[in-house]
Amino acid sequence: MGRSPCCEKEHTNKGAWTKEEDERLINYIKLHGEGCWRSLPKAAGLLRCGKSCRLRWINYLRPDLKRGNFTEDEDELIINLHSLLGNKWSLIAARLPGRTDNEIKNYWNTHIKRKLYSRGIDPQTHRPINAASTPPPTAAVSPPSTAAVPVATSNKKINSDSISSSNTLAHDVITNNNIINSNNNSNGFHLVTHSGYANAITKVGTDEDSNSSSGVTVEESLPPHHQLNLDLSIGLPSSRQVSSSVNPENLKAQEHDQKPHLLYKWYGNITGQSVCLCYSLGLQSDQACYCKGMGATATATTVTTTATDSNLYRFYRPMNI
DNA sequence: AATGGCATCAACCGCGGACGG
DNA sequence: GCCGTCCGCGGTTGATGCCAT
Repeated sequence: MGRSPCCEKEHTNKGAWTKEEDERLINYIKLHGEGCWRSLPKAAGLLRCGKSCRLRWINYLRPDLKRGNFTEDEDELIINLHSLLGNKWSLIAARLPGRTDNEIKNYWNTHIKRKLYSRGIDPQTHRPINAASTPPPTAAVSPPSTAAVPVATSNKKINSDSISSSNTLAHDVITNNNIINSNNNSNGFHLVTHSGYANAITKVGTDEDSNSSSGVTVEESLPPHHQLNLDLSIGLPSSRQVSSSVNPENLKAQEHDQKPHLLYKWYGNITGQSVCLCYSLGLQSDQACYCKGMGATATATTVTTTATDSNLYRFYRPMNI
């Protein structure tokens, strides 16, 4: 591609980091903060390329990292998020405080894939493995390589353009999961999926709720744990911009507000642009999206905008993590 | 105890998007 | 609009540890 290398490879260390290198990096970032990765190694006296430093910091040295095993809740959350976002590890990691994209990616490939196969679920499509077309691996410990399992979703960033495309991840999620029109019974949000791991995001609706979902029979043949309702709807973003002011009073008020934008506060970043992905329950499709109503609310609450994708979840109901 | 196979995870690589000039 | 640079992401690799034989 003719692209210049990110660093002079002849004069940089590679491979495992030494304790001394770690200390140098930590000390430098403590003093100067993150950023400017290209110049950081030289400034910090490290014979590493900037990317390597960044990776080391983000994946290993950051003080807010949560070490240790993933909990069952985290497992289910990852599965849920993956079913919605695909291999967007950074987005998934953004919803798991203290976890890194690399860590989650590794964990997915080594543990969760296996777990899903054992449940009879295709980890890429999040649909039950059809024995006729996609036979499960002979041994649960050796799931097929990613190359062998076509990724059901594209790697394009999820933005309003991609959402509107018929080939997007979100679209796939919806179509693959046979989203139904939500009924009018409610107080929450739900998304009907085949996979049944919706409960990790938010368990909404009772058995009666799901049973009362009219006209859809996909889940009827599934075991009980596959019948959770999670109705996912997509709305175009509101044209309103989000203010940069923060009003603590309103933030506080939202804590008692059961509307889904509560979660946005939990997850922090929000933008006034791009796509909103709304769980809705008891709303018609054109009502399901809280975007329309969010403008006014957001004006009073919003914060700096960073990741354009982070508002994918801003209207989700709170979940127990 | 030695060895081979497998699992895990830190680190690397290449690419694409964002951004500024 | 074009180009160069930087940053971040996702896929892949390689080192290491564990376990069965």
